Amino acid sequence: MNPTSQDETRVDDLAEVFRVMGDANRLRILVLVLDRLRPVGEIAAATGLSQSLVSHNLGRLRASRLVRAERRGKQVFYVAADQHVRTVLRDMLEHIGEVDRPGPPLGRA
Amino acid sequence: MNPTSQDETRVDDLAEVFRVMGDANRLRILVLVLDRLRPVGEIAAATGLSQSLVSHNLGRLRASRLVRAERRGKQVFYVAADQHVRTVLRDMLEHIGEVDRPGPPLGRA
DNA sequence: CATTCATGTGAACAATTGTTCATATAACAT
DNA sequence: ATGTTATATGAACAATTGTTCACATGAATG
Repeated sequence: MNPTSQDETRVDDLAEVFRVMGDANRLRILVLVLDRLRPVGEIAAATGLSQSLVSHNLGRLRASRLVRAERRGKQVFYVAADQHVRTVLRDMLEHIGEVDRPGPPLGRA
Repeated sequence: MNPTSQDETRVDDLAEVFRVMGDANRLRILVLVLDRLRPVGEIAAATGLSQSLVSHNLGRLRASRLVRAERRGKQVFYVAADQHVRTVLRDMLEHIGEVDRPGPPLGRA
């Protein structure tokens, strides 16, 4: 039960996933494909980022399995990989939304 | 409803939180204080990191409100700030654990 | 096949970030 | 007040990372 074998690897992998999410551009991209399948070009247009940068970032997101790709003809569509991704984003938004005092906005987020 | 005012700020803040979690050392620290109040010295000992580095990292974690501090005499104890933090870690571990094949646990998500 | 459209990728550079070292602050004890 | 223990912080440097540019790949169409 040496703590420096499997758990450590897990922590490293986990850190890697968060690191990928820890960039505003990638996060915007992730939000765009959160519940909708979108082609790369549309993502580039919607974010105002260069096609190259979007592609690089999608590559990172895909490498961490945060999104998955699906080719249809010339275009490649991306979408959030699973429910966990959506849940995590929702949870973190709630986390951020919390102030020290009670009394959150009361309307839906 | 201009998308470049409040939502963008939110995304930036969100990215910041993930960026803080996107470092293996900070993540280890976060796990250590996940459900237990621990003094800085103990965290340094448990992780093998220098006191200074632990302190810097706890500062970042605290700045993102991922942990909160509580002083007791000379020592300062840290603990995960709220339930969202625990939930997010759990969700992401599940995310990582997933293989490409289908066949999820079949219980409710 | 050559061309066009959509996306991917390597290399280089700029910018950000982690880590250390030295020192500061804070609480307690003598 | 001085000393000791515990934690925090600023500055400097090393390492990592984001972004661009030029070009490669892949799929459709004439």
